[in-house]
Amino acid sequence: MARKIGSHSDITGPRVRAAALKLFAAHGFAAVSMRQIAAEVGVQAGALYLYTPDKQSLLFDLLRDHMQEVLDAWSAEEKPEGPVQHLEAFSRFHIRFHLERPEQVFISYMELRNLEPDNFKTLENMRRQYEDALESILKQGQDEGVFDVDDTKLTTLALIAMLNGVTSWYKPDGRLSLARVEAIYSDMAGKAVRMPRWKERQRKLEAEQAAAAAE
Amino acid sequence: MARKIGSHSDITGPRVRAAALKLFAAHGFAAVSMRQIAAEVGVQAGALYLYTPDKQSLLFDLLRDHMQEVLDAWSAEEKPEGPVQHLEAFSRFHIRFHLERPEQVFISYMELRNLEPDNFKTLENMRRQYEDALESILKQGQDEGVFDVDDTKLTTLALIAMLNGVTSWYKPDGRLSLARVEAIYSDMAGKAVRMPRWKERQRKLEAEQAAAAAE
DNA sequence: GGTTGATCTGAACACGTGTTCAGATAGCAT
DNA sequence: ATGCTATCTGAACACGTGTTCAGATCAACC
Repeated sequence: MARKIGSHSDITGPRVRAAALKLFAAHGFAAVSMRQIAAEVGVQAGALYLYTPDKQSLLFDLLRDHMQEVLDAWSAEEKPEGPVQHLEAFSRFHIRFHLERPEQVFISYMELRNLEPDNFKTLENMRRQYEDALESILKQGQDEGVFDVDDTKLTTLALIAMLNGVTSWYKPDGRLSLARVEAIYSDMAGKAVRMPRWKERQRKLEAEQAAAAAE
Repeated sequence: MARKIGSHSDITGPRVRAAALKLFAAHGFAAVSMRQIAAEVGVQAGALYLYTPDKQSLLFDLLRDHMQEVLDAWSAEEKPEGPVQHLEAFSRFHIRFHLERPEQVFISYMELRNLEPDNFKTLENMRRQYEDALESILKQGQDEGVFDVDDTKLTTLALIAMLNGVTSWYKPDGRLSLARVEAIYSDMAGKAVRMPRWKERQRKLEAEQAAAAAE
């Protein structure tokens, strides 16, 4: 026996990627063999090399495609006016997008170290792009005095870590709905960075006093 | 050649664990071979089996010992009165403790899936104990009306994810000191859950109105 | 309906895996 | 100095690894 009935690269190709994603997410890149992936597809190991030059590329393509999807999706998202609303939109987008792709998210920061140096750098740059999107929101809010952020870079990483955490416990049929989780997390993120009202009032008061003293 | 000069189990034993920790953290459990660990120690692979029954136990011992250390350390910590201060103490403890053991922390949630089912359950229970310590703080604050938390379990996980995130970028000789990071993170954690003052006032007002209506 | 090219098998390659063990040597007690 | 035991080597075992490739078979086009 050789070629299988109904075989077509348009079908097998995506199935190879899907099997790799599933198995990498479940057991880790290093722990999964090409023969396991092939078995998941229903094919012999040699056939995989029609769809990828090697195992490393299989991982890299998954990670790169995912990051590109994230960046594109956030670009396409509508951005409301004002840093507070902007941050909420980001948080909600992040939660929603990531919960819809739990496996991609998982391998995206679990398997980074299994990338060869060049591939790693590529991914690192894409990730920084995404972080910059959030940091620019924080910076704007800081400038406008509506956010009370000590260090925008650090806060960016802290918020993303918190939002990412959701993927490690969320179950679609669990106790909480996606909408509820979205609301809770975006609320927490907002509160973590928002300028407290008493600080805002104090800032205004000091500004008025300074103006009065200048007269 | 057989036994090496200066060889002693009190010396080699810890060196085996240290080498395993270092290599597992750097490349992942599945990607590290017993021969690599042996080479790091300066010994042949067979000698490792004087110090561990197998590779799996090497990983499990590292993870279990670390979790036990965390639990013991938090037990020994002084707990200030009041949920707000209690939460701050927890946040600061967590940051400090985890930044002092970056490799242990890393493998502790990177390599969990490489544990055999029984070992996994043991670790899961220890981890839940730690999460419960934080959740009980949140619950108390909720009862006293000083925290505005939608769901204590979910918030617990979100906070721990945020605090854990610090280990992925912190460098001891970096831009920010440990004390500063501790302060920023504990501040963020506090703000993320604290009851806003206007809400607190409104709650009081409503309580007074209800009391007045009852007369 | 025959031909061509895409698709897959099955075997092979060279090497790496965790683990075991007989034998060799060092440290230590007598 | 001798004997005992803790410690390590080096080779072996059975199997798994990523990858290659000649040959077989199917899908599709003329």
